[in-house]
Amino acid sequence: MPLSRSEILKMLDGYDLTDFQKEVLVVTGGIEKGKVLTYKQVAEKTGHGKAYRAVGSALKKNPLAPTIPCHRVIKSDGDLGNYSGTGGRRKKRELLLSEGAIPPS
DNA sequence: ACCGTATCAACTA
DNA sequence: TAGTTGATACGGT
Repeated sequence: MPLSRSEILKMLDGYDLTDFQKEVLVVTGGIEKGKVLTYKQVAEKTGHGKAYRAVGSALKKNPLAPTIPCHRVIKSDGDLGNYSGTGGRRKKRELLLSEGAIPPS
């Protein structure tokens, strides 16, 4: 079990984030190890469904980069999308490969 | 493969 | 309040 909703909210507490942002971060933090969700899937989980764009913006604003596994969120096409964390896309791919979330090319 | 449109939330003026 | 942008998605050409 990755991170509970209350834990995420607790960490987000103190930052200037909107409800939507919190929702996205909570869902992202709830992704189990070795799993990957698409931006659309996350949007669906937040309840907005079609806000896949806003989901990306929320993850970018994520102040808890290493704490929240934002690297487990990829595009629907199977591409990695982008990553604001350290190392950028390269690091993201490395992490996903390490977890076996994505098959090696 | 490339381009345009759809859709939603946040940001800035 | 209106216009622009962004870690996308989907369909048409």
